[in-house]
Amino acid sequence: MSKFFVTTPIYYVNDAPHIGHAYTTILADVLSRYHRTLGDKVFFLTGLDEHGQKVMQAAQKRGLSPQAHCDDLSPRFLNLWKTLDIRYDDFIRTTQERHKKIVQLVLQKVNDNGDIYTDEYEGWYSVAEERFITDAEYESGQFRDVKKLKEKNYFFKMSKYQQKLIDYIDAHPDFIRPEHRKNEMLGFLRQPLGDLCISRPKARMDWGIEIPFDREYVTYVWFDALVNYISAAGYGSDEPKFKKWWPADVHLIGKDILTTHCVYWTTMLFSLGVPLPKTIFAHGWWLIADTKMSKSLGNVVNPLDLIESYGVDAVRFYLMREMVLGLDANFTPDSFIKCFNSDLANDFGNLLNRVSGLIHKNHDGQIPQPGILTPAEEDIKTQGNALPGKITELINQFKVQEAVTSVLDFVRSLNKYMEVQAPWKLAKTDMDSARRVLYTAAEGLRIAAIMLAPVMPQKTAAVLDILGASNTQPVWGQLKPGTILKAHPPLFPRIEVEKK
RNA sequence: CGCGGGGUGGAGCAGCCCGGUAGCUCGCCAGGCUCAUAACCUGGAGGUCAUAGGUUCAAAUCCUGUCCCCGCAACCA
Repeated sequence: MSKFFVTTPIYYVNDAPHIGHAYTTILADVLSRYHRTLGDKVFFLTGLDEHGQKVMQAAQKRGLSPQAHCDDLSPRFLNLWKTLDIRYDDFIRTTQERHKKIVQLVLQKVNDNGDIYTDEYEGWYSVAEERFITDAEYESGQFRDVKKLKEKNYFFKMSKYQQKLIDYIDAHPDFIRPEHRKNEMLGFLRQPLGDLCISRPKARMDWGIEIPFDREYVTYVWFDALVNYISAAGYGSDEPKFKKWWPADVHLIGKDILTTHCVYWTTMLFSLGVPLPKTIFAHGWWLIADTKMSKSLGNVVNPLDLIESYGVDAVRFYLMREMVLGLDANFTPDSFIKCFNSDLANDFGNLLNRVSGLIHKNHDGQIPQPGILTPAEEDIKTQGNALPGKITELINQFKVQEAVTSVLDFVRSLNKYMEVQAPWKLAKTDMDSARRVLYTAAEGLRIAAIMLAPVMPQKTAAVLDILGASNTQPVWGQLKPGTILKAHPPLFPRIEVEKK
């Protein structure tokens, strides 16, 4: 029994939540739930990034204060997480006092270490990107809204830690995963690393956290947002808590924010003298019908629409089942329906119907006695007992897709077992055998349901309730003969598509 | 020589790090079963694992070259 501290990025409050946000958060939730079932103490952190120019501008446009604007928008995420059954332990907002205090503490410490300096900088500034761009970038003509700007700013000596970071990555093979992302970062670090501009003069942008040693400035995104991972964990405010949880076991991120996490964040931690997270795991993107999801293309998939059509658990299942962690995956309604019908309706849901139907028909609706097992049952029992260990191992390797499919493989072998044993025939000739087979199938289904519970909390709870086996463990033999099976509608009614 | 990802039976994808019968889901064909959500089970057709070399007793898997596809303004997991 140990601890598991998992984080998602904090999402930008101005964004409309989309399938990508939902994916990362569900992934964190699924990992958390698996670890909880293992008896680990879990801390699952997510939250919102609420500062910055875009928030300020959007608020102005609406005639609201930035804070009121954030307060108005944050429920979009909170409600989505509620709908998606996300069981986070803490939800941090960067505008919270507890966070702002720590950001200032961190800035002060880093400054005390001599890692912050000021520089007068004149260059091309991209209003759209809220940052200075290099001459090369300017000449590329790929930036709009560019103007010449000269101003004093604060910089973080990131370059100082370049070699240390390279050495660290080399010495810790699991620090950046999957491996091709690690290689990407090492490639990036072959170039000289620049320093990081970390401030904005209030005159230009004042919706942020004030720099403690210069009240004319607020800090810019990195020291504001990334620090959430430790501010929420108690750094600088609750040492016992921080000791208990930090370092994080995994920062889950999308591949787009790899550099900010692997380079900016880790060098910040170096400066602070705080240990690095054990793993930064970058997953891929959901492509929509083979193209990148983007607002301008108008193909952004809203998770709420999916849930409305197919149900929360099916959406969670699909996302976990379909994406190989680390690679991109492709979303299409058609693949969703196929996955739903074959895995959930035909295999999992239908197995429940077969078992419960026969038990009601031939065994008074009571879980029958297993009697003495034959080799066929011993085989199923062995598979069932082996499943939890297998899943645990896969989850520890972040192979969520394989974990899910290996449960489905077990479900399929239960369907096969039913077919071979044919308890509907046995009921006419050999009632004891019929009982044994149905007990075995029901017990296998129970274990499969428990192993899928982190992915589909509601539907699996329903199955366990039907079996009268809520709060049982994934160990063979906990299903109680004599328990009355509850009546139930089909778990996952097939999605019928009119054939073309 | 910009960077990165990828090319595996009709479709979608694993496997590649740690070489050794090419696997899964869907679709198709045939059969079985008929408890079940026209679901389930069995068998089959279909792949020179982009391509050319190399290493090796042995390569989808390691090395090298070549071709092709995708992403790289912003939004953004």
